[in-house]
Parts: sequence; structure tokens; C-alpha cells
Amino acid sequence: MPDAVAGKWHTPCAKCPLRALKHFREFSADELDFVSRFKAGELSVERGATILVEGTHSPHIYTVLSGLGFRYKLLEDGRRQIMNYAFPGDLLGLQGVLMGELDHSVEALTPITLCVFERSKLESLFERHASLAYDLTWIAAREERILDEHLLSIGRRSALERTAYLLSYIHQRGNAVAGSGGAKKIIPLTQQHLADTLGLSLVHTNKTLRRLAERRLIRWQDGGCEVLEADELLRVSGWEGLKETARPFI
Amino acid sequence: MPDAVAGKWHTPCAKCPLRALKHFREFSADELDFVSRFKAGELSVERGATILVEGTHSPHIYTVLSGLGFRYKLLEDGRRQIMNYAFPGDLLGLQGVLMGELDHSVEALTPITLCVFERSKLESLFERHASLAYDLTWIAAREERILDEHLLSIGRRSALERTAYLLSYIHQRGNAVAGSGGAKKIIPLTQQHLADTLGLSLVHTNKTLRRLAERRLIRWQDGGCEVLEADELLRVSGWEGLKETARPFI
DNA sequence: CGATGCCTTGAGTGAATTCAACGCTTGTGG
DNA sequence: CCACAAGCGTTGAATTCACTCAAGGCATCG
Repeated sequence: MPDAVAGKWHTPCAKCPLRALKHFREFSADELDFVSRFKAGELSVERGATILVEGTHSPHIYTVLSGLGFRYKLLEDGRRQIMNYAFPGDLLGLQGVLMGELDHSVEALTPITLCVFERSKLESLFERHASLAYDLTWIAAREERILDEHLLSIGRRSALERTAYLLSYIHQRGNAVAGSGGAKKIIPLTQQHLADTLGLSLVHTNKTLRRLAERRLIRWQDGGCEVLEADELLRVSGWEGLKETARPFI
Repeated sequence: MPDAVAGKWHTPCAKCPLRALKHFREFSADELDFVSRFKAGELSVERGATILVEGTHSPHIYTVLSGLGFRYKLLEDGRRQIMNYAFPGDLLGLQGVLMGELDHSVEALTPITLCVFERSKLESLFERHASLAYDLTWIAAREERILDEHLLSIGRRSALERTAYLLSYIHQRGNAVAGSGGAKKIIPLTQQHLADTLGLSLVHTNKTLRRLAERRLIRWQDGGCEVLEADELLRVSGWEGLKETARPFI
């Protein structure tokens, strides 16, 4: 019974705020029951905390309940490449659980709360819940699709296009999981984060952002980026935008 | 019964030459039986042929039986980014089947033979064969891992490191599925392919290859690239190399 | 009030691109 | 059999893009 542990968790799956969003698919009672038992706890960490570490073995996988994180790899001399950002509903650590060692690290960009699942129960998920197994594969394929687009950006788009693409991407992802509140959304990251995602230097990222700001497409404010003209920004990027209907999550 | 259709196919699953390789995991009789029925046919195409087209819906997924292909995306003005190469045992088109529309195209780099599977039977795979469902997720996670490393290369490695990385990667992937034959393996691609994978111009790719050739690490020959000093090439790239044990395939 | 972190800017350098051309091979049609 | 075109690799020169270096401004925080 979820109530038995309600004191430990803040959020039982049955009352998961993410399920209320149109962005996610509906769960059957059976699926919800399994996921409730699959969930082993919650983890909350501060901005800047490291959640998963490259090269380690993690006994858990996580779903972002609230907050924002990012996935990155390092070269020996410290060069960093950010692969992707994790929004509410996103799964973290699946790679590590399936393939042994993690090949990337994850860090919190804001205070973040994660649902914790134990890898040991993953087997029974595949054996007894085909629909959830399908969802896991879907989630992995979706990450692949996102990485494809990032690769296209870094490899073939100009610095301006690339920056516009990344900001559009984050903006769209953020909107998809935002409550309908009309408040200004400021993307909470530093220019160093953008630089490390775009494959550009910090200085050149700054100058490129400036060009977008001069066109009134974005504004840098309160330690983050505010998108002023989402449509025009998307047009500059030459990207088609996210096309997702109701998506699954665990 | 496999015999009933033996006339149409060249390769029944039970005699699949890939299963003989140590590189792939063993299948149970039950799994083999299912996959045999899952396989709907074979497709052979010439070098340069397009196998899957971005933006379309494919009723099939494919496994490479022999030959080499590559996965790419195009921008409107023709700029091309190659995401990855497909070797024997690799699955193609899973993304399209799971998520509707394909977001990339696939082209044959050599004459290639593919096993054809129908998407309509994918459902029963998830419902009745948990181990194969797990494999599919594993395969998707592996592609993600490879893309992570490519992203790191394009974003943060120098042109020389990046080129050394890509050639090392292709060389290792090729070796993993090669019969033990000691023949010189020439990677059959043009410098334009490399350029479009590395995010470099054709001219600069040529000059970078030249630098590697001057160091006697590679040689350009017969319309392809021969790796002469794999260890040193790997060292130049700063990459750790593939670490795969027996991997699954469908 | 001196650190520290982050954004900003200019100047100089280096890397990668575009442009242009040439050589070699292969294939094709007269 | 030759002429010609097409594809691919190679090279040099000029240009543009992005990087490094260096410094300064402006907050925040102990």
C-alpha cells in the first residue's frame, strides 16, 4: 500500500504530478500498481550536485520528478561535452544498468528530485509488463533521436543556427512539462553550459548569444536565458521543432 | 518450417553466419524459433542504394546480414551529417517503427544484405519474449552510447583526434564482425563520407588524413582507408576503444 | 571589502573554410 | 579506340570563422 510509506516519500506514484500533464500518456491501473512497487524512494539534491558518475556502476535508475539536470562526458584534460538535458519525466541511468558501467555523468542544474528505481526489479518489468518494456525501448529510441539532431547541429549547423537550435530545443522541452502558468521561463544555465553543449568556446558562445540578443530573440537575465521570440528563433535555427504526442515515462 | 521458404531466402536464421561469431550472444532454441518466424525475408541492395528515407513510414525493421551502411540526416540546403555506420548484426529502422516517422535516412556503403522483419510482429515480441525485448532495449541503449561518444568527438576533440577516433571506431567495429581472416581490411568509404561524419570540410578532412598518413598510421588505397597502426591511431584519438562483450542481435 | 563566479569586450592568432584548379581513374558513347 | 564526362583525391591561396589571451565590470557572498 502506498500509504505505508507515505511518510518517507513526498510523492506516491498514484498522485504523481507528471501524470496530470497532457504531455504524458495514460497509465492503466495495472501499470500504475507495478510502477508503485518498482519505485524504491526519492532523491533530492542541490544545484551543482553530481547524480551519476561516469565509470561507476549504479544500482539505480532515476526518473526526474522535478528540476533540471544535464548529461555530460569529460576528456582527460578536462574538456567537457554536454550531451543532453534531463527534464521532468526523463529517465536517467538506463544505459548504465543495461550495459554495466556508466559512460557519462549527470549533474543537477537546479535543485532536483528524482524517483529511484532498483535495477534488480527491471527483469520482472520485462517479464511481466510488456507495455512498460515497450515504453523503455521507446524512451531509449527517443534519446537516440534527440542525439541525432544534436549531432546534426554540432556537425553541420553554423554557430548562430546551432545556438538558436539549442535554445529552441530547451525552450520547447521546458514548455512541454511546464504547468500552464504563463510566467516567464528563464532557462537556468550559464554560458559555459551552452558552450559545452554547442562545441564552441565560451567567448564565442557569448558573442553568438549577443547577436541573438541584438535581434531581440533572447535576453540574458538573472543567470539564465529568456526566449523572447520562440518562432523566429526556431526559424533561424532551421530546425523543425519537437513533434511529440503523448509520451510514456516510468 | 524454415525449409518451406528456403528457396526464397539464402540464409535461414538457424544457419545465420553471424551466430557463429563469438561477438554475439547465444540464442536459446525458443528465441531462435521466434526470430525465425519474425523474419519476413531478405533484401539485397547495391552500393549507393537508399534503404530507408527520412520522413517516411517504414513497415519493416532490418538487421544487417552482410555489408556496410550508414545513417544520415540532411539540412534543407544539402548539408549532410552522418550519424553512424551499420555493420553486420546492427538493427536499422527501430526508431521509425516505434515513433512513427523516420528521422534519418540509411544508405548502403557496400553491397548489403538485410534481414527483413515486420513491425506488426513487434508487439508479440514484447509480449511473449521478454529476453528479446530486453535485447531491443539494450541495442537502443548501445546506439545511444555510441552517439554520446561521437558527440564528444565532434564537439570537443580536435580535427586530428576526431579523425583518428572515427577511423579507430570503424576499424574496431569492422574487426569485431570480421571472420578471423587476416586479410587487409580496407574501410570502403570516400573522404566525403568521413568529412560528413566528422563535421569537417572535405578539404580539411583530406589534409588531416594526410597528416595521419605521413605518420604511417593509415594509408589511402583503392578507394578506402587502410589502418596501419591501430594502437597508435587509438592513442592519438584519446579514446578508450570499444568495450563490448557478447552482444545481442535480432 | 576582498574573494569568487559569471558575463563582456577587444586584440591577435590559429584553425578550418571556401575557391579554384589539376591529375588520375573509370566508364561511356561515338 | 579515342574523346569526353564524371567522380574522387590532392594542393595552394585567400578568406572567414572561431579560438586563445587578456582584461574589466558587475554582481554575490563570506
